[in-house]
Amino acid sequence: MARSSQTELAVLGVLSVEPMTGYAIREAIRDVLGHFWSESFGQIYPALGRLEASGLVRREGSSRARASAFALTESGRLRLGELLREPPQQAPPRNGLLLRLFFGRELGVEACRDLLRDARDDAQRRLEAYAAVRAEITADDAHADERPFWLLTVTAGEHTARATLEWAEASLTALVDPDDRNPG
Amino acid sequence: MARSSQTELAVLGVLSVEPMTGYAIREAIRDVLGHFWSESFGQIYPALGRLEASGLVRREGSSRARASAFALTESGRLRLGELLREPPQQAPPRNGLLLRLFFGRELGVEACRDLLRDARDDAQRRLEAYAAVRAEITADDAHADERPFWLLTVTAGEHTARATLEWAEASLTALVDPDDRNPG
DNA sequence: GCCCGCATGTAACTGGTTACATGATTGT
DNA sequence: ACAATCATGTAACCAGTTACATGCGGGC
Repeated sequence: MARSSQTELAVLGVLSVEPMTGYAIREAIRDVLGHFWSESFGQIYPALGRLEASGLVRREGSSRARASAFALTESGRLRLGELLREPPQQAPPRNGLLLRLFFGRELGVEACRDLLRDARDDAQRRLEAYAAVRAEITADDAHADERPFWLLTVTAGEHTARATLEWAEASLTALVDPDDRNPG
Repeated sequence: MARSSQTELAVLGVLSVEPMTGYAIREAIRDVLGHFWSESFGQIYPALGRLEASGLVRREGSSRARASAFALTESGRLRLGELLREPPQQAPPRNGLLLRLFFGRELGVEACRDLLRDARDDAQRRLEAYAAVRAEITADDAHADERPFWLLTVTAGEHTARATLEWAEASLTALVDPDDRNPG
């Protein structure tokens, strides 16, 4: 019972919104939680199997739909509460961009500026994506009571994207190559 | 030759600053790159073995020192340049905090506010840590030519920490519980 | 009749952490 | 002498991705 899996938390979580198939779970995670979470099929199906075996979810043989959706049981909802209350464990940081910039002397100033430009454009694109997601959530009346929480995560993304954008722009201004005598 | 390992990039990188033992490499990664990178012994030593076998680093039997330091060879420096030029692959996002907040309806408003307070305090502490690192780098005259790149990574950390801080504070103001009738 | 998208699953592999085992050096 | 720290490594395990295998249902 004690084995706390992040994947099971995510799966139980999306099923708490509404019952769906494993395939739909993966789509929901990709499209809705995609800014801060990811799961692959190879994780989801075994997780669903374990959850069903321990009675936390059950199959609903829906009559008209092609396949059977999974639904949260009562004990599943309790278990979800338990998992949500566990302190969020953050993965050890691994930022490939900063790693490369840190060794910028070896990489050369121009290549660093390329990396910064990519990061800037990426942050810009992310900001636009967040605006779209925000509009979608605001328009979705079916989940009005979940809206403030969903928007919380979008706002978080916007803040960090904007921070990255500003950092990249400031760094592009600061990091000028006086005279390219670096290797490469 | 093609197997591109992030660990080998990190190891070659720190050895490009100065030769050191495997133990010191781990300390350098923890203390200096800690804000954006991490490696464990279980990765570092095998990586050093592979790097030595392929002639990218060599042992320097230093006379007075207790143990032999590893130093970058010429081909090692070339390989480092190659790896640095590979596009930084970012790991799929997995933010346990946002995952929990997203399911905030199940978790309850008060628990969400606790999470936000923790995030705020954490960001605050990180900002203070960055200030210390910044001072240390600025004072370190031995690596003056690497300073602008190292500061770049510190500035990145400061920007995101400040963004998180502001997001958490704004969210604490926005997310008020009108009347706690949520489960838990 | 055929292809595409839905749907479920498994097997192999990779990258990484943790814990353990061991010993040398140094300071007290 | 003894403890703490430096130093090197290995074995077991875990989480997660990728690629593969399979089949059903609907639209063209």
